[in-house]
Amino acid sequence: MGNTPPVGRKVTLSDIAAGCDVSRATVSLVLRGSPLVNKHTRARVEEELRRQGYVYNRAAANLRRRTSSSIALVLNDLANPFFAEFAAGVDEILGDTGFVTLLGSTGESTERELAVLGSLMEHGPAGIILSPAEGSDAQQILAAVGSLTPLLLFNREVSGDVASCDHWDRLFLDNQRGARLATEHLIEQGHKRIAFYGGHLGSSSCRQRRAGYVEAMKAAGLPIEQSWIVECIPNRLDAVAHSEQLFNGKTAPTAAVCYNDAVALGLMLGLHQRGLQPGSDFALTGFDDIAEAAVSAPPLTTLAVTPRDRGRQAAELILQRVRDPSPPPRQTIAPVQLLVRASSCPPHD
Amino acid sequence: MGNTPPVGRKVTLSDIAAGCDVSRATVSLVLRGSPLVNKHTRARVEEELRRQGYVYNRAAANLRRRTSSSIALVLNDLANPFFAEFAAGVDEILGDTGFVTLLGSTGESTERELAVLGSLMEHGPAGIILSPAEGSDAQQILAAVGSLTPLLLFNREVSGDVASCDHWDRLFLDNQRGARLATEHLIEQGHKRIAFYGGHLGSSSCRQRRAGYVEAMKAAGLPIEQSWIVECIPNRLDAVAHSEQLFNGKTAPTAAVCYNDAVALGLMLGLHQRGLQPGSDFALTGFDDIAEAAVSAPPLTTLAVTPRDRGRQAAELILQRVRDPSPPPRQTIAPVQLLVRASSCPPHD
DNA sequence: CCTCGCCTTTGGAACGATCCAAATGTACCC
DNA sequence: GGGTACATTTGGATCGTTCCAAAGGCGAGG
Repeated sequence: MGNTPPVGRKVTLSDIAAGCDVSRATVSLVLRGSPLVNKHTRARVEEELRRQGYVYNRAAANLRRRTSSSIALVLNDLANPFFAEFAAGVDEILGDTGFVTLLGSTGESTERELAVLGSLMEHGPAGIILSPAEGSDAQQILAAVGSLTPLLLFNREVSGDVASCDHWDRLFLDNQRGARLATEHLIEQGHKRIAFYGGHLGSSSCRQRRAGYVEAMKAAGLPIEQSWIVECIPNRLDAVAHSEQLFNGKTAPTAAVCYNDAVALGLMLGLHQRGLQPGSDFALTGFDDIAEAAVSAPPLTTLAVTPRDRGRQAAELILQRVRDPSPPPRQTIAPVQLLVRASSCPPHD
Repeated sequence: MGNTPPVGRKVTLSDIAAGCDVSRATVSLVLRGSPLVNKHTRARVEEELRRQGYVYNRAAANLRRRTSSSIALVLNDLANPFFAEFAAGVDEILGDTGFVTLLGSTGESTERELAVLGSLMEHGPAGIILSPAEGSDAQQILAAVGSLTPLLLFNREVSGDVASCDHWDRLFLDNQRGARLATEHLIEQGHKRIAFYGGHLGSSSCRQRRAGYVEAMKAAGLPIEQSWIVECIPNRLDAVAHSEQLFNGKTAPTAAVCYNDAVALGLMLGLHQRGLQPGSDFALTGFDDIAEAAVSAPPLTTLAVTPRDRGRQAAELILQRVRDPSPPPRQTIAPVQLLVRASSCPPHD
């Protein structure tokens, strides 16, 4: 009654074919649910599949069909909750669609980024979602991924963007509008001396957010002092370290629009060290709405970017592109939403 | 000079062979750096590889060699910073070793877990790192992954663990010792009425932490009231909702060992709502040392579990097993470290 | 000149699936 | 009985790589 499954080796379609006396082609048809096969035969084959514990070898199928069932997801900082949520969103949609996520995290290093992209390319992903490391170069990325695999650029622009990379899709946050909303909110609260704190020259999102801040200040006819624009690495530690720079100029600001939540939380600590109470002596806003923002002391006014939704959106965008490469490249700007909390108090004096 | 690369199709080893008049076998040898090939030939082939922009097709190679170059990473909650850090650690090591990470996140659903495992298995990973969803069943997981692919169980035990699953490796945190350390610390601070707050019956880590708490209380000769043991879903929201249960019994506790940081932060909010100041009216400890723990108000005493290191460790363990499946299965217990911060104050009255 | 060994290269059969054109069966009608 | 239409099944080539046994070239030694 039927031979036993092979030992120490994976069960293949040939084993099944041999096990129930049909050809490999027929088993293949059954596997793909073809209406061509007789239901009696189908039942026999399906029984045998169960009996031997067959698992489909998608790599072999993909080889023959010249298709791929994976999408590469390359992130500059997986450990950042923003990207973790994003990744969860991506994986959710890809999983539902039968794709598998090839993960690569670059730790914000451009060399590692190129290495990771090169390694992932060897697995022939159908598409790539890339949140580039700071300082990534378009030419090098193009050289690493080629022009046959669709790529979706998320969250950041890359430098040296040339005509040859214009076929990449893009998904960005509405950084400029977000920072403008935050700045306008502080202005409405009565602030006149507002700083822009944190972030890096190199990053396109920082430039965009700063532009939004400048836009709002200009629109309100408020001056910007040079000492109010402070750069730092966008993490808590460096934000603490640079916080005194805010007060080195002629006039001290009464509020700050921060590059992101991490920076804002760092600035809060720095303010404490100066004896200032954030949320009553000094107002500030963040960007991202990370989990901590709602529970910090005081809770942080910030811009919600719903990273999980962005992840889902990114997955859908790349899947559309994979299914039909013909339409012209698309740039998508995702909206952000201002969440007012206690940190953006009116001016103290 | 030489023919042009193919258009709209990937460059294959045959294209290279044709392009410089050698056999496919020779090109293959060059690709793998074999010492057999003449250095003159090698140079010619390498030039052609560059010229045509060849990318290695690892799937085809793996098919022929009956090997695999991927490891599946299946997590119950990627969005949780703990697992995000863990994933970053895993990917770091795997990337260095030439493996690629197949990501799957299950959102704490056992059905999705089985679906994800099934889908990943079709890509033939060399091994699997699994942090199971709550309520996962060993039998079902075994049925999904088979017994040929090594599996490393991380962080949680699975239910219905049977003899047939005893060949899985395991990597757990020292939950019991951690909770014991936290409890002992509160006892040293002078607390006598200490609660264990949050977590789920179903979860093995919760049982272990609770056991550590009970152990410390018993060792100190302190009684435990039934109302001091409160269950809730381990997130902030549910922790807020259940916080009044702590005070429904005959005697109110003065301190609580919380299942994890998220729960502790939720309890802080709940205490505020009752008019109690955490860190002066009531002491509490967390578990995990998530980023927020250091910046909450008050900063949270907790147990550092260094998830990124655990990720690296998990990757190394599964790689060892992949390289040599013969040694007996191993259970590894990773140490945790108590971080004392302001939340674990002495009793107020 | 033949043989031997050494270095290098090679054709063709795998790997596990899919595709395609062709074969088989079987029922029906003229 | 022969021809047609339809439903079902099948062998063999193929995807891009690796493996293997064997072949080719060449210089040295007999």
